[in-house]
Amino acid sequence: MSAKRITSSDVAKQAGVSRTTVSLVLNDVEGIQISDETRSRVIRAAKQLGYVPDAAAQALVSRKAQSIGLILTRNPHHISSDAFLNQILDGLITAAHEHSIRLLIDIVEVEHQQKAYLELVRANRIDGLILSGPRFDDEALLSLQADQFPTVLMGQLPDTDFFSVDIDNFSAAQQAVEHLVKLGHEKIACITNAALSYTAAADRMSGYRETLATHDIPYDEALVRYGDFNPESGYQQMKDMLLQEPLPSAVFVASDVVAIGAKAAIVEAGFNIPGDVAMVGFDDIPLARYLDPPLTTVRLPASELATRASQVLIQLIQGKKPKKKLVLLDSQLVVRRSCGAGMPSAGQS
Amino acid sequence: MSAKRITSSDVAKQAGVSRTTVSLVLNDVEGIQISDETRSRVIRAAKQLGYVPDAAAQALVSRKAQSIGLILTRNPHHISSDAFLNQILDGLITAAHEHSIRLLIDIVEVEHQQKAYLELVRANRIDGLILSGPRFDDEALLSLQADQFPTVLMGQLPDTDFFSVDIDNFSAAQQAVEHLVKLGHEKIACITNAALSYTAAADRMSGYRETLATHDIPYDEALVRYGDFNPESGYQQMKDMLLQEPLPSAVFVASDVVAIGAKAAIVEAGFNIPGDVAMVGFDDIPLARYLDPPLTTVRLPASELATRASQVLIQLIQGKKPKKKLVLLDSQLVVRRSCGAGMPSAGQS
DNA sequence: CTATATTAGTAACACGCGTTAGTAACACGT
DNA sequence: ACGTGTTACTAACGCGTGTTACTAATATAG
Repeated sequence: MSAKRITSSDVAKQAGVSRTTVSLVLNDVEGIQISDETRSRVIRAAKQLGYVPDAAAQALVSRKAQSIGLILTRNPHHISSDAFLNQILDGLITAAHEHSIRLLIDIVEVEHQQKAYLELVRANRIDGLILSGPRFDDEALLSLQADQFPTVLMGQLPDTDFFSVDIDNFSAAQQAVEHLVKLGHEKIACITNAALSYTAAADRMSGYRETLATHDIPYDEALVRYGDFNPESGYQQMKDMLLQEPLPSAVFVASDVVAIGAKAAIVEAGFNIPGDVAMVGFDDIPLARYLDPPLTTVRLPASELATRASQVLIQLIQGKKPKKKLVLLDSQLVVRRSCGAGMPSAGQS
Repeated sequence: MSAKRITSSDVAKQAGVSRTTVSLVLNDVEGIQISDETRSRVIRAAKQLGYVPDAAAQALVSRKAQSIGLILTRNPHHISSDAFLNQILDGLITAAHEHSIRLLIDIVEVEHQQKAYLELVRANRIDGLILSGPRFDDEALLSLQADQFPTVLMGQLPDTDFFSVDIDNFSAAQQAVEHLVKLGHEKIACITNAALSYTAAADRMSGYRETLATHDIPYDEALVRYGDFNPESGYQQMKDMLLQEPLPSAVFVASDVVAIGAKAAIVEAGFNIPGDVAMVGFDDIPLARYLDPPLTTVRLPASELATRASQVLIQLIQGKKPKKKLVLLDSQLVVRRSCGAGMPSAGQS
C-alpha cells in the first residue's frame, strides 16, 4: 500500500526541535513563545516532507472528527428521484469546506433506522448531523435529543426540541393555489408530493386547503391524491382522477417530478395543458422551464436551505446557541405557461 | 455536549475481565480461547452499557478509516444538474454498507484540485477513493498513482494505470445513431453532453461519427454542437442550429438533460417531434419516459456502475488485484416515441 | 549581586483501541 | 513426580497527536 507515513516526529527531527514544538507551531497555538526562526524552520520542514497530520490521531485526542453526517431517511427509490439532493449536497459541501469539515453521507432504510446513524454518533465519527426528511416514528432521534447531540433537521418535527431549517411549505403552497384561484379556477385538484406522514407533504396540503377555504371554495376529496416522490405516482394518480367526476380545471402538484408524471397522464387522456387543465408544480427543478409547456412552479431556495442548515449545525458544534429554533425560508412562485397565465418564451427566468 | 464516553475499559470492568478480553470477544478474533461463559458475559456487558468502539481510536490503531471517498471534480454548476448522482450515491452507499464502510463525499473545484482530495488521502481519512469525471489536467492523480493508493475512476483516463469502471459510451452512441439511420434519416445532428475534454463526451461523439461513416453518410460540422451538462446549453445550441442550413431531420443528444433543452428550442421554433425532427437522448433519466413525446434514449446502468466501482475499490483496499483494469458496461436503447418509431403508451418500460 | 520575570522550548501523559508476548492453572501421559 | 500441552486469560506496548507541567537560559528589577 502506502510507502511510509510521515509523522510529526519526522518533521521534528528534520527541523531539529521537539515534537511538541511542531504541534504548537503548526496549530498556531496562541500565547506561546516560539522564535520566528524556529517557526519557519518547522514550517519549512513540514512542507518539505509533505506532512499531513493523521486524521484519526487528531480526532482521537481532540474529540473532533472534523466531519458532519448527512442522513437521508428515505428509501432508495425516493433517493433516486429526489431532484434536490444535488443542490443540497452542493450547498452543504461548500459550506463545510469553509470550516475544513468533510461531509459523510449515509442512507438509512426505514426498517432499521435506529442502529444505522446512531452508530455514527456513538462512534464519534461525526461532530454533528443533518437529518433530511425526519419521520415521526424514528426512535433513534429521541436518543440524540437526550444526548444533546448537535443535530439539525431539514424539515420539521413538531413536539420535539430540534433545530430545524425548512421551507415554508404552507405559504408556498398557498401562493401556488392562490395563483390558480386568481385565474378563475374553482375545480382545483391537488396531488401531494408524498404521503402525509412526511411533514412537508402535510404542510403543503394544509396550504392548499386553507387557500380554498379562504376563497369559499369547497374542499372535494375526489380531487385530492397522494403522490410518492416519483413521476410514476403522479402518472397513476392523475390517470385515475381523470376517470372520475368531477374533472379538475386546474391541478396543483406539490412536486415537479410528480407533476411530470401527472402531465403525461393528462396529455395521454387527450387533454391540453393549460387549455383544459392548468398546472402548477412545486420545486422548480432545473428542467421545469424547459418542459412543454414550461411549468409554472414554486421555486425553493435549495442551496440556501443547505447553507443555513450547515450554519446552524456549525454553531451547535461550536457550542453556541443559534438564535432561532426554526428557520423558515420563503419560496417564490415562478409563473410560466402551464398555468395559462404565463410569458411567451421558454428561455426566460 | 455528550455525557460520558463508554470505553472498552468500562465494559471490561462491568464484565469483570480485562480490556484485552473485551477486544478479543467483540472482534471475534479467531484462534483464541475464551470460555463461552466469559464471552456472553462480555457481550451482555457491552450491550447493557451501549458500548460502541471509538472510530478514531480504531482507525488509528488498525490503519483503516472504514470509509471511502467519492470525489466529484465537476464544477458546482454541473453537480446540480447531474441526473445520475443520486443513483450513483445510492449504489455506492448500498455497496459500502455491506462492508460496514461509510461514504465521504467531496467536491473539488477545478482550480485547486491538488490539495483538496490529496489531503483526504494523506490524512488517512479514507481507505480508497472513487473519482468521478476525471480530467487530464489533474496533477494530484499522479501522486495517487505513485502512492499506489486504492483508486477507481468512474470514467476513463487513457495513458494512466488506474482501474476504471465506465459506460461503453462509444457503442452506446452507436446504438442510438444506428437506430436513427435505420429509420431512414440522413441529416442527423449531434449535440454532445459536454465539452470534448470530457472523455465521455469524446467517446459518444466518436460513436456518432463512426456510425455515420459506416453508412456512408457524410459528416457535416454544421450539424454538430457542444452541450454543457445543463438544459440551457441544449436550448441555446439547438436554437442556433435551427437558424442555419441544413436543417436536421433527426438529432442525437448525448444527454437527456441537455436534450430537454434542445427539445424546448425545437418546439419553440414551431417544429414537431418526431414529425419534423426525430430525437434520441442519452441516460434515460427517470423523467425521460414521461416527457411529451416520451423520449427515446439510451439507458445507462447507473446503479450497476456504482456497484461495480465499489466492488473493484473494495478489492483494491483488501489488497487483491481485480481481474480487469477496465470494466465497460453495456447500455441499452429504449425506444419510445420521440424518435418516430415508438410504442403508443407513456406508461410502459 | 541576588531575586524575579520572561523567553524558548521539551518531557511526558492521555486519548481508546488492537495485538503480541507472556503467565497461571490445570490435565495428561510416562 | 515431572515434563508437555492445552485452556483461559492479562500486562504492556504502540498507533500519532494535542496539551499540560516543567526546565533551562536569558533578561530585568531592586
